[in-house]
Amino acid sequence: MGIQDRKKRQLEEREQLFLDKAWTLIQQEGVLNLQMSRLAAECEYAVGTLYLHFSSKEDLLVALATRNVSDRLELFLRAAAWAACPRDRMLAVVVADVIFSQRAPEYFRLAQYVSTHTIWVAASEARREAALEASRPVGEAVRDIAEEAMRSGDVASSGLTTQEMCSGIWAMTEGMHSLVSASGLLETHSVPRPYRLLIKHAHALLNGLGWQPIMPLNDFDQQQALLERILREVFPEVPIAACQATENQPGDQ
Amino acid sequence: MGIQDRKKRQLEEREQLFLDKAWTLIQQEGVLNLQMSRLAAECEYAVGTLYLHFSSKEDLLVALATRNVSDRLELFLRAAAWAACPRDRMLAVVVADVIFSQRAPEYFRLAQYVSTHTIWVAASEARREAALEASRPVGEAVRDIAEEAMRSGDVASSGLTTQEMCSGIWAMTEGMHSLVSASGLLETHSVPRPYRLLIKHAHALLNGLGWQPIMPLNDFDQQQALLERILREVFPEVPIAACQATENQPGDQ
DNA sequence: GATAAAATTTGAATCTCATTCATAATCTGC
DNA sequence: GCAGATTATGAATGAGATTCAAATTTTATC
Repeated sequence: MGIQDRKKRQLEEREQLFLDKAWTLIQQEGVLNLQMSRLAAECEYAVGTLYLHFSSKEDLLVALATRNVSDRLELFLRAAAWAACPRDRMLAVVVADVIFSQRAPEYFRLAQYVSTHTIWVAASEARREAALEASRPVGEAVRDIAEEAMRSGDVASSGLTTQEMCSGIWAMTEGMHSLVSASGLLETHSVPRPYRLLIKHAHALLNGLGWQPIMPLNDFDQQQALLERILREVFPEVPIAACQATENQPGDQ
Repeated sequence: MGIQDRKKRQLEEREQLFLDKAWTLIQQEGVLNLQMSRLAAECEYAVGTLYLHFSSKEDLLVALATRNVSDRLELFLRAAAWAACPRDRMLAVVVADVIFSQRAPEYFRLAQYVSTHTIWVAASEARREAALEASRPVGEAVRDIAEEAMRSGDVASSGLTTQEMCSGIWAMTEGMHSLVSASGLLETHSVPRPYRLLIKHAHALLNGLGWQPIMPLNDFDQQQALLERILREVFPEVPIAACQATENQPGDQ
């Protein structure tokens, strides 16, 4: 039925409008200051209409975070599809995440806020499932890399599934984002340039898993060369000068 | 001046009373349901008095999270003071963190919620600094382990400071907590028993840093033996049967 | 121990929003 | 063109954080 289709499409369009505008408002004034009534007004709809789409404010935030995953996915897929050995691609994934965190810091705050138990459980079941579903292709892209590495003998399973193999580096990346966003924390503990460190520890972890080819941990030049190669070949839009900047926290000496 | 001292002491006592009660309420009904007016009433003080201590609700939450750090520190110090080689102690620290997360899950939620940018910036400057200051001894306990390991030649610096050496494992632990608390996420990505995995990846990372003695990654029995030794010698209050349970997520098959 | 100034405490009143729902507007099938 | 169904509306409600003028208590001085 064409009419039903159109209606569904229009509903979807309106939802996107709400999300677009919500994102704009959040970028302008932060998550804390997003007001449902204000958002509705900016979109020229009644508050009630907004609530036809989202069961609560938290529900809307989860929807927003979910939608933004696709931008992140785009970077991940480029890293995963890169014509290089699995290990280098795995590192490219970490670099992709760092680049994304620099490019859209507000997204990271949102994602962190939303994955808080407090907010998470306040969203609707359906919304939560959609969010988890959206994260699936990201995980799969990474797992494919591990799978190829295992098949080609670059890394032994050590009793781990491919997913489990990836989970360590995933946790480490995620954790570093958390530490970075708790402003002042890393400074307090004398840990400057967290993202440069993350990459180094990623090398250490991959080495520890026996993932070939091993990167000599104290060979700074080789690590730097790989990093620059990744930026040049996978993320050419990132200015070459940003190679340093990417690794620096704003405010570092 | 004795009178001033007494006044200061009483003020401090009242603050502790507020925090004690807040913690009780949060454990009963969750962070989301903590009400300032209710808290004041339970303590038999006026709301205004509560606000003489805490500039906002967020401020109170940060204070609460800060205070709870000391319980965590106690476990960390036991791990750090254990009579074992630095590497085993480092692992004991990870185990301490896992035990603590199981023992006081609500604390973890609070800590996670509070370190969110949104909440963090809503607390007073002084409160934030106190929180960072409280985390310092935890960091130092861990750093001391790395320092001893470097001094004794168990691990080479690879161009890292002792703090930087610890930051990878810190990020990984922190990240795994985040992933665990985003309920459904790890299940979606087929990663059961996250804390068992964390320990395995911790071994991998330490191996990758060249930290002696190397733990063979595929020797499950040796890893299990070390884990049990840590539980027996450092955390004897954790029932031996919990050795498995500790590693399991509730709801795992 | 009386008095006034200073410091502390109080809680009703205010204010900000998220959320609801009775009503109005619009659409659909006949 | 009309009854019934579907959508949209936004004023009203409710929950709860925060404030601040007034009340109370403490301190200092004689």
